[in-house]
Amino acid sequence: MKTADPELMRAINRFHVMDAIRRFGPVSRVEISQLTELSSTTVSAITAALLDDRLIVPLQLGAVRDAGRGRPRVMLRLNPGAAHVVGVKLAHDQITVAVTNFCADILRSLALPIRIDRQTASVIGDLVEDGVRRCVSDAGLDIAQISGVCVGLPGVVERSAGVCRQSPILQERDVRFGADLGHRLGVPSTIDSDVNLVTLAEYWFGQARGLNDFLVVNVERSLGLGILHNGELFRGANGLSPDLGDLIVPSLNGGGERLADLASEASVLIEAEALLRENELDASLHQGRAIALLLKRAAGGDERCARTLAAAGEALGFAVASLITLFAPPMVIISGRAMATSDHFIAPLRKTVAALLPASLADVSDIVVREWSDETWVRGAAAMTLRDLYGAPWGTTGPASVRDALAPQVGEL
Amino acid sequence: MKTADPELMRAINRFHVMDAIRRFGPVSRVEISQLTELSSTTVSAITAALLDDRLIVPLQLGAVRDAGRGRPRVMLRLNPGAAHVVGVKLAHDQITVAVTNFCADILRSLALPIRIDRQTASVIGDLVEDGVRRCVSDAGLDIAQISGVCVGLPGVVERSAGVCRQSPILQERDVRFGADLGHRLGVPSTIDSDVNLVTLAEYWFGQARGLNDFLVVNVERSLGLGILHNGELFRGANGLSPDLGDLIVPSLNGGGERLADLASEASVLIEAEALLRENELDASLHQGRAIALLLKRAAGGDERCARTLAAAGEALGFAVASLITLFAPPMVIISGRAMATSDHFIAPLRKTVAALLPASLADVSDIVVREWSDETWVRGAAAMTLRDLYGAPWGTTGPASVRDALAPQVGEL
DNA sequence: CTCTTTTTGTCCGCGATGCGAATTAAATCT
DNA sequence: AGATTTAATTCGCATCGCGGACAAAAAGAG
Repeated sequence: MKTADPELMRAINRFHVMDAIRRFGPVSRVEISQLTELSSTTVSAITAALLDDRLIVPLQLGAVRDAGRGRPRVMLRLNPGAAHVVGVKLAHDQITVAVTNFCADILRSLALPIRIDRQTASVIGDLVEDGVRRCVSDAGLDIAQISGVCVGLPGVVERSAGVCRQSPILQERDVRFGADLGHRLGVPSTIDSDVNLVTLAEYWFGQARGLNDFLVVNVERSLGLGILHNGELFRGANGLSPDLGDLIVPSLNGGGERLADLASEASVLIEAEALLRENELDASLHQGRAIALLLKRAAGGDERCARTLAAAGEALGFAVASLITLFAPPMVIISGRAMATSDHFIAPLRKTVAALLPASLADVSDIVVREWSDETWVRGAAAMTLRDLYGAPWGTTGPASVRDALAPQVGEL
Repeated sequence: MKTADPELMRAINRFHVMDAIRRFGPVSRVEISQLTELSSTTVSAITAALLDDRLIVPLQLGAVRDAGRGRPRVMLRLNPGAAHVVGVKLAHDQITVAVTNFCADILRSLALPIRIDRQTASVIGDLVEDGVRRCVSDAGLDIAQISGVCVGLPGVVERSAGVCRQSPILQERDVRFGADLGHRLGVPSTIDSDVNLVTLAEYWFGQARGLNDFLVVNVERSLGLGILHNGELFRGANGLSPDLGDLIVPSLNGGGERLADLASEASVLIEAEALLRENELDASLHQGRAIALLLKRAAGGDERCARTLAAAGEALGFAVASLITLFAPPMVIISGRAMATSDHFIAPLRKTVAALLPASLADVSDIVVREWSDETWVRGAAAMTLRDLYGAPWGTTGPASVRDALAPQVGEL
């Protein structure tokens, strides 16, 4: 088990300082001292070390003149050039790659609209490797300048082991994608559930900033769940990220069904296909079009289309109610593409949640809807890697099994 | 936010040493050094302080002669008399009180078979106060010698605030039971979900000892859920303990229902009443008898009774499958009185879980059945208080909100 | 019985850390 | 130009964990 020594002490405090600088933009040492409750002496020492390592830089511009009298504060901020990382998002029909700097600003991104559905891991590995190399090169960087890569993909992912246990976009099970990509690129590479990435992005940059407990439910072709609990991404035992689609919820025909078969785009599409085929050309059924058409119909007053969406919303409402019961988060973020933002989907969801929650939890959770760009996702992937670079020493003081579960095990090179 | 200073360092290491001594019985300094990975110097210093504080004592008896040659090891163990704490368990038909020493050995226990169902909090407070005073006195102790009291009760409990949000045995909502009892007794008092207590007891003394992730599902009159995650009791945001009965699971008539209405003893009793009333005297329906009769009938081949139990088992199976999906624990402990251990209840539960789990999680969880005595419960309550006395400094290094959520806020006196 | 060997536990000095008080630095106000 | 105010650094101190030297306490060898 990791022992608590002065080194750990410093690591913890250094992380707090870094975190304060990252979160509160250009910030002076006094402010850091207040935010972290560290003495100004300690903050000075730590920032000096960080400046020495070029992880942070002083904001030269005296532009920020505060009305005060005394010696002006020296504002500090992350050094954008301190490191570069790559984020990758794998979706069934697209690979998105982005190169970011140390501030998680996207320098260059690349979208490969390729159906990788049910491809072999090795084929996908080829595509990702090429995409990363290309994107890094386009950003004017050399692959050797990249400090880390993080890949997000749907399914059950065991980040600590770098293994994707099962994913809708992979044929194989238990794919060691992290180490594989690490070998290919010669850069430490990790994988994580795609929703975890966007959850972290939401925590770092989004509207849940500073909110230490919230849930993210992502509705796309498959269903994802991200949990931020006590300011940390929640993972099951062994660092397993849960898959929301595997939850069992009541279905109309009695009994239960996998949520993925009731409330994902994929499941709605099957419903929709039957409904729409009666009147429309098959061409319109191609991919996302069908959802768009379904939404249009529902908006136009088509009862059956509205019912289809409502059923999906209600099914997800069951799951969200259960999750609120377990985690009592002040905020639940529902996200996805067109469907998730449709009121025909969200209104039944809200209604179901309200009906099912016990009185004691009735008002604890705000349910908000939000749509993300592809950039949000890859920015989350970058943030995940940066979080490692910052050196968050969490969980290192617990029993050995705890540490092993939390230690990010990057792909060796 | 709590800052990482030498004091915290020491607190962490002291906790590890205490934990090692508690877990591995009489143990020598060298062994502690190996277990904690602290240097022998540090272990010596810490144990010296602990000895000085009389929290631990050397095992005088040279009885334990190890075959080795050199200087014999001095075995250290917790000092049973270092402190005394009281555990209380509130159930709908009984109040159980126990006084334990610093090793969580029960010195004296007291069972008050009183129906406190739907009593006011103040009446229950009276009963608990009297019970605690009586039990402490019976143990030959003065109330001033008690270092802490922990009360376990079913329902939604916010331990950090000492508030019981809602409980089947309380009329009122948001009862500040912890502070109230603290005032009454003049002893720091906390409350927690009853299942959390038994979960901790299972972790400290039971068959899940050393298992850092497991679930406890308790089936009695109401349903409870305890989650041990990464070696710590899991609580929702704000330290809220979830209530399993509030989960929504599919019901036979389509749609969902609260699990408490499907799989608790209370719900089964309602079913059972209808079935049994046809043939039996009302007298036999009194309380737990009905369950016993139901089980006997089912064992005797009564199809309808067996169905009733199976339906309850299946409903709980749905919930357990969802929980395994979320937490992926290596072990799930099902417990309760007669019903929970009946194969007519457990077999359908297992079957349902097996049918619902995705392939990737099929074999991660052992489902075991276990029955606890009342002593197990109150021992857990004692352990919860002792854990505070040991001074586990967890979560004190996170952002302020984290610390506030985790800091056990004892009832002031 | 004495001396050696072996293992355990303690003492001393080192380096790292955080912190409080004093000090220096850099601006504005008078 | 000097006083005032605020920011940041420097210095001295206490605590901590650790490695190495040292003392303690037993068994085995002679």
